Amino acid sequence: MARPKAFDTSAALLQAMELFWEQGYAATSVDQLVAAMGISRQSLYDTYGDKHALFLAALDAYCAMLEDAMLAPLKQPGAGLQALHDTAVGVVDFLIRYPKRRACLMANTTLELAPHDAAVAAKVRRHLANMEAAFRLVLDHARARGEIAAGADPDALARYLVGMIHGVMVLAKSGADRDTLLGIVATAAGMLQPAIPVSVPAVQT
Amino acid sequence: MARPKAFDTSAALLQAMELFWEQGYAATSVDQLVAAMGISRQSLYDTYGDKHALFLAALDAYCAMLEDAMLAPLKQPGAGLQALHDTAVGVVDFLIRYPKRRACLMANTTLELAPHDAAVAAKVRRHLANMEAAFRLVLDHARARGEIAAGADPDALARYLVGMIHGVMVLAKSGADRDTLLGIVATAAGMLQPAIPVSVPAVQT
DNA sequence: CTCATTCTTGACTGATCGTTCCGGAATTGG
DNA sequence: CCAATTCCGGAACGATCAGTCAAGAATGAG
Repeated sequence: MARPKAFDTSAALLQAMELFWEQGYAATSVDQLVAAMGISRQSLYDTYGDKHALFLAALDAYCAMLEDAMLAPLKQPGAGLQALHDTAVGVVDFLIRYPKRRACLMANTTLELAPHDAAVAAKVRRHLANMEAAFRLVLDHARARGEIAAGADPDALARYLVGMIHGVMVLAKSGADRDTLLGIVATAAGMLQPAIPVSVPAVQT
Repeated sequence: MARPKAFDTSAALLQAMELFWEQGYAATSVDQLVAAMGISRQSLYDTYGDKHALFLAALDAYCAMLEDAMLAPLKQPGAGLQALHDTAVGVVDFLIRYPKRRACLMANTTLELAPHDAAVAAKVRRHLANMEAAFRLVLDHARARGEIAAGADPDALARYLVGMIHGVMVLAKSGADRDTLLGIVATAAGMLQPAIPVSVPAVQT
């Protein structure tokens, strides 16, 4: 054998992910990536291929992160409407964490590259299907438990929630504040509980 | 005086708008713009300034187009829930018209440039406020007419609809089909009429 | 006609882009 | 030690970018 890699390839990939997340694909140069990842230009090409392959790897890393932080709690057997609500509030807080709004790498990528890049589009569709499945699962639990109407359609509601969350992301990137985003989430959540007119937990000033 | 401009500056601007719409700002080169607008390189710089100024003008042209085609019907005195529904269906059909999904120029711009470009961000915010105001107006009418609950909050519902429509745009760009988008719209519309469980007009196959 | 203005074509600048190649230092297993 | 492999800095590639400049043809007002 010979000299092993001296840097953490997955840690460097996370740095690349952050940069793509903040700036987008086209606006991020290899020079910036090299600086942010803390490796040499040569190592980048040796390890990840080229810029496009690195971006695809960064997308995978991002999806894995979302899977653990956002979707996994929804897939637990005990998850119900409360877990869904916690996730929504968590997403809002996640979106407004940085003053320079980054929204979601997958959503950004959808608008920037999906129509022109088949490999990216495939990853985007897989991610959306995964998110929709997680929502459907928790909605099934909620319905079995009587938290939502027995006549509700988990398939339609899951797709509706996927749409809703992406709308919130766009508005977050436009600069909307936490109360505005939480208000939208609360209004959307009213869809799931037709009995209660509009449950607004944290919007009043 | 002397020789007047030989091309229609607003028609050429629309061609630039189409190109920015389809490709985004960074991915569109001045060479492509010159070819699509049918004018010379020199005329472009003489007439519009530079690429960034041309883009801002294209954004204005797009907002004006949306104002006429989408928001104006909502602002008419007779507009109510039916007008809102027609607008939503019109937006969906608008989004899926081209196989290469272009979504909405303002939404695309929000994700690509808003956090890094103050002039663009200002236009985006003004556009969002305008859209929200149009929704609020029609919701006021609908409430006065008894089409939605008297206890409903038009402010919150208007913001909710703005979020919803942007979510639909993102999903449209990811490749979602017409039935999926109409299903989301129908589910979201159910929020406005709590009496009717879920009104699905055109989703059945 | 005269002159000011706009038109088109084409070449050019300086910068940046992604990518490749080189040379030498460092670090591992055999 | 030796051979293999990875590291780094830096130079260089061809391509593309936004923007500028120059020169000649066209057009319209006075």
